[in-house]
Amino acid sequence: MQSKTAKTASHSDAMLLLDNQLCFALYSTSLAMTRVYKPLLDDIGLTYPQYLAMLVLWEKDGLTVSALGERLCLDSGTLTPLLKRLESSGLIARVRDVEDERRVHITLTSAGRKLKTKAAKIPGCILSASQCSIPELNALVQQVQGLRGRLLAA
Amino acid sequence: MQSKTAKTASHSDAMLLLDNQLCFALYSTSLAMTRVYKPLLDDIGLTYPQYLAMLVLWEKDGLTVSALGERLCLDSGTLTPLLKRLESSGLIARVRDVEDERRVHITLTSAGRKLKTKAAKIPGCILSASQCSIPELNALVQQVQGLRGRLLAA
DNA sequence: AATAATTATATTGCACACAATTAGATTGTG
DNA sequence: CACAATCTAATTGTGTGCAATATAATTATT
Repeated sequence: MQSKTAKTASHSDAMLLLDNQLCFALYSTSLAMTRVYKPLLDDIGLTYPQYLAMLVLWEKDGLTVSALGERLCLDSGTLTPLLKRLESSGLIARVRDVEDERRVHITLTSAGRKLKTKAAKIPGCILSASQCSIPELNALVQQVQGLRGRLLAA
Repeated sequence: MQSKTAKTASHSDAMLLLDNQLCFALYSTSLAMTRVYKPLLDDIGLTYPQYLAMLVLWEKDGLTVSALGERLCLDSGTLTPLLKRLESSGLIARVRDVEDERRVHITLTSAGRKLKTKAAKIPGCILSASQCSIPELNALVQQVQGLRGRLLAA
């Protein structure tokens, strides 16, 4: 029979087991997801975070860097070099706001808009790799987004 | 009424919406999680991936770099510099296998073992930040781990 | 209008991730 | 025993993340 302190210790041990960690489940699954995307994105010349930025721009063009950052939960230190690479790839243009010269608007070039067509097949590939039903997938997205909201509030 | 092609296009559009993407839910939530860990880990002098490596070593000491990498789903290009930093922090030692000199075993120093006590309070802080019940959390871990398994198989 | 405070982006430095390559060690085969 | 194939880490180079700082522009205050 365990003592009270031994029980406490083993409880604490269980909390520290890697495979009990939600953080690691999310972290390793996100990395695994990126690896599945890699060959698909190589085909259209994007990295995974660049793809996310393009998703946002395909929804709404002309956003400022900070608006894009808010959408992606990323700051300018991450976005500025990423956007410069997208610019030198010819997919976007970075234009200063004439009203407020501190702002930089990101606009798609025609090549950037065209890329959406090529990207359209990607979600289907990912869905098939994930072996999830659509309802399962939607439920999981909801749960994970809910968690994200609570973590951002904390 | 929409034409068939318009229907197809809007379906494809929906698939490309950022907030419908499981990948982005995982990605942004994992980053949000890391941000919650940051102040807690700063207190004990670890980065988040270093913490994950320590979790593994607290479970089983003396693993090789490749065994650690398999556990964490990370390769030597990531782990070698990370482990060198843990070594210079005095938490681990890197020792060549005498049987097979290609292998490097990672062993905890006494400072590394002691750190587990300090780390023991972290999971509780994360749990409270995530505002999840234990059963909810376990269910989510299971689902995300299941997804990871299917993605790694793909 | 001059100055202070605020805001938006850029820059710098550090620490991952990961592909590709290299180097050294071991194993398998003839 | 030779020697190719394999295995294990380390190295190198590119691209994020993110904190801290810098720079420049706008707004608020006097």
